[in-house]
Amino acid sequence: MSEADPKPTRGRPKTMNAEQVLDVAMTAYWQSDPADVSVNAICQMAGISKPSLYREFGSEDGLSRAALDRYAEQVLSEMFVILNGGTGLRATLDALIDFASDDPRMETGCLFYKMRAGKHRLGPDTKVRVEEIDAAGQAAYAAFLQAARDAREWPDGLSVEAGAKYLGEQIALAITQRASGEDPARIREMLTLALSVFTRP
Amino acid sequence: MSEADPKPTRGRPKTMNAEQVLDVAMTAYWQSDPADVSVNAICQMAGISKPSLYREFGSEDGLSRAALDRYAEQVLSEMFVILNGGTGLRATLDALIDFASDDPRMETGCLFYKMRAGKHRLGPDTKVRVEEIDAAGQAAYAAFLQAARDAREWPDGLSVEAGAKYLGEQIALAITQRASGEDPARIREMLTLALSVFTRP
DNA sequence: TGCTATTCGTACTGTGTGGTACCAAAACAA
DNA sequence: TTGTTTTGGTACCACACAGTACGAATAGCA
Repeated sequence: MSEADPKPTRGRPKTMNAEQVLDVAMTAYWQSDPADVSVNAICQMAGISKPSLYREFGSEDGLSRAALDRYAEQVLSEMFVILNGGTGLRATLDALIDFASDDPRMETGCLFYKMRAGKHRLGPDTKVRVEEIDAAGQAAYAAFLQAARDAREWPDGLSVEAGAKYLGEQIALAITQRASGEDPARIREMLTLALSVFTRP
Repeated sequence: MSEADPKPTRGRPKTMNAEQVLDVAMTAYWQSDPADVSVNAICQMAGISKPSLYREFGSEDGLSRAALDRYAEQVLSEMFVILNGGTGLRATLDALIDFASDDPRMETGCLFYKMRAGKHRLGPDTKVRVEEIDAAGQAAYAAFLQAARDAREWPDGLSVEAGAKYLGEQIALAITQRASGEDPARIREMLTLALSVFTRP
């Protein structure tokens, strides 16, 4: 939160609710695809004019970056909670599988993964934010696996970094398949198979 | 080849080489992304006018469909050859891992997977073709796994269909990661890990 | 020399995009 | 009342896109 609007004492009172606009944008980007949602469409959905949106967010890049920030706070944080739960290897993996395969919030996929998949189409600020979140995710997966290794729950033979990357990509794959309408039971079956490498000799 | 041009005996001789244009289009779609290559750009790269291209392919959909057909013949066929090699479970899986992780042709990814990932942006004909190829791939993976099961090389506990889907998605994931510049050694490591579920008790 | 058939490319259409110039509306301060 | 400040939205800009109308060019046939 670097933005601090001191609420000007003069001037025409603003009718636009930035939070609500951001919510509309985030939802639209999320439910369809960031590349398929235009600024015009968002203005129409939010019931505001284009100059109003540009006054608030500066550019399309600013808007999508703000939407991604909001998504990270509201949704992605849940995944970090699961990873930092400290409930042991098997329980945490199961929780991740549940989240990716059956959580209704992931029914139309994950905004972050959608943005990452179309990274080259993003504006510079949003792109940077995507890379930051990606790195944070990697680190969280790595910390989780390192803890499991420390607790002797996970055998050697694979580096923590490689395991973290593998785990992250399998989760991403599962959630991306949710977005394409795949049967959740099938997704769960495949993700369970993919992650079984962590819990077998 | 349903197109049979009887080579008209009259009229201005055509200077456009359809094969070469198709090659330019296929390469452009492949190296970058079908959604990021415009008809204008292809015309410029191929050194022809837009009406010439539309006379030959009818529409953007026709062009991308033709490019995908060409790609299936020239590149994708290689994967079917590997799958039908009949060299046993382990050897075939290793060949698939080699192809996905290190074959220079997959250095910028796979046109089919790129089209499949952005299916909703394709024209109807191209979309249908993508779905056909997807189904054919599924069937080939399934036949391969069924053969392995018949030869007692692969234990029960997972349906052939689920295994085929899993195998196909892991290959797709690996090749997609190639396109995003991931280290081939890392990709090989992860793909090997993912496919180890087929060769371990 | 026409006449017909086919391909050529210039120049256009209409639509959608991200982004903005500009002025009216609405508040407080003088 | 008269400025000043801020927000509002209409109407525009330039650009890129897919697709096309149309006349010039080039061939064989009469």
